[in-house]
Amino acid sequence: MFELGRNKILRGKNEFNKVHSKGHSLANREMVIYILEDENLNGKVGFAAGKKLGCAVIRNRVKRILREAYRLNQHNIKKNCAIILVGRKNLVEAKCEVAIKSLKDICKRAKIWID
RNA sequence: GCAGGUAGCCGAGACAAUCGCGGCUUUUUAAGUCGAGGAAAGUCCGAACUCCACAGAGCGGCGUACCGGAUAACGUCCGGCGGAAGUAAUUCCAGAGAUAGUGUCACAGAAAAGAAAACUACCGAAUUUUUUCGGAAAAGCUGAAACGGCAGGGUAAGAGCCUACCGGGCGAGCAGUAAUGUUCGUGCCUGAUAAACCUUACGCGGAGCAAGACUAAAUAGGAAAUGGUUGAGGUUGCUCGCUGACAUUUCGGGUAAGUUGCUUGAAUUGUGCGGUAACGUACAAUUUAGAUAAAUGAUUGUCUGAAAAACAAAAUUCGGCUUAUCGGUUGCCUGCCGCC
RNA sequence: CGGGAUGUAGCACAGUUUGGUAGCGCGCAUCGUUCGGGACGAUGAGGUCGCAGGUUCAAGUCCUGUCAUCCCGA
Repeated sequence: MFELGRNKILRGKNEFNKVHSKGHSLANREMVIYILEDENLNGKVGFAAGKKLGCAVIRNRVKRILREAYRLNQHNIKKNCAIILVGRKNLVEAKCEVAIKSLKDICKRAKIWID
């Protein structure tokens, strides 16, 4: 249903750097998204939070909120590409609803959203 | 009751539902069970462990520094001594050596460590408008600091020159394991700075889990040049000693994955005994996260509350230190006030 | 896990070695010059020397702790 196992998450420096450097990016107030269409990495996700957001507790919280937002909406997102979600400052004190709304918005702009 | 000191304790606030994550077990795709901290932080010390000669010599370098003890070890802890703050409980202190030597002490001041005390003032003698020689270190603006302080005697004027008291040094006795305290004697001995160099005593080999071990894959244990058993490279900065065949650069590429190390440990809790205490010891019980883009979250409801709200996330493991920090709470102690 | 550096006026930097006066440039303010502005000249303001404690007669400088920022190696 809404499971998000380990095999769906980007693993290793290689995969991560590939998406980060070769993919194209979009951003709004809450997050940045990197998208790359690659046969080997289809449907995989990564979550990140920059050092500027704060200490480890805050960064972990941002990543968890991103993860939760993606988990609940994973069936509405196209599976032919790899994604990295990076949290921004507005997400530090936000609730989950805000993250979900933001994710929906940014995916529609990237044209990977399925209704 | 108020004010203060000190030693601790507890908490992703609790419960429930739905969706979801990491490990382990059983079974096969579900179920059960466990799943962050007092600082997990900073990386400031000390160890374990691993590799380099299970680790050596000398110089250099670094660290520690009242005394005694605890400990695997420590720069930590406990007790004592000395000093400082406070009415007190109590707290704080790099707290060895300035008589081994070298350096520094701005400005001001006669003089800043050399006693030559050059200057003013003082005393004596000679010469007499004044100057010279000698004595003495008591007075002198200054300065952070002025060559023991202060009083009396003494003297031409003065001086530990002599005496009493205070201060300091040295020696002896007594108390104490010791630091130290105290009494007596001697007698004035010559600032400050070792968080300046330094001296003395003691300690320290280097690198770190990305240490290290194993498996597999890669056209590929590739090519060229230089150095090399007359010793490359490694071993700490250097010299020795040890080891003993590759090292460096360039060109053109590839891999960068998995397993292990990885959690049973100087472990935690309780009770008894020894010790002023740190701590030690005996017995019993308990196994308490092991991830690798990195697991604890989201939503809803109920309750406590003024408000779910502080600092904050394990990464090889322990013992400390330091720093951040909200709310609640307990024991003991001190001072003041009131009542019995 | 290990190593190194920086913090001084609004900005960019000296001064720290060897302790006694905190300074240069740009910028700012006032005045002069010009019909006016710029440039130029003169004068002036502006500093808890990242923070806390200690040593010293005296600390930007020496020592200890701490905070922040940046860099490097495996």
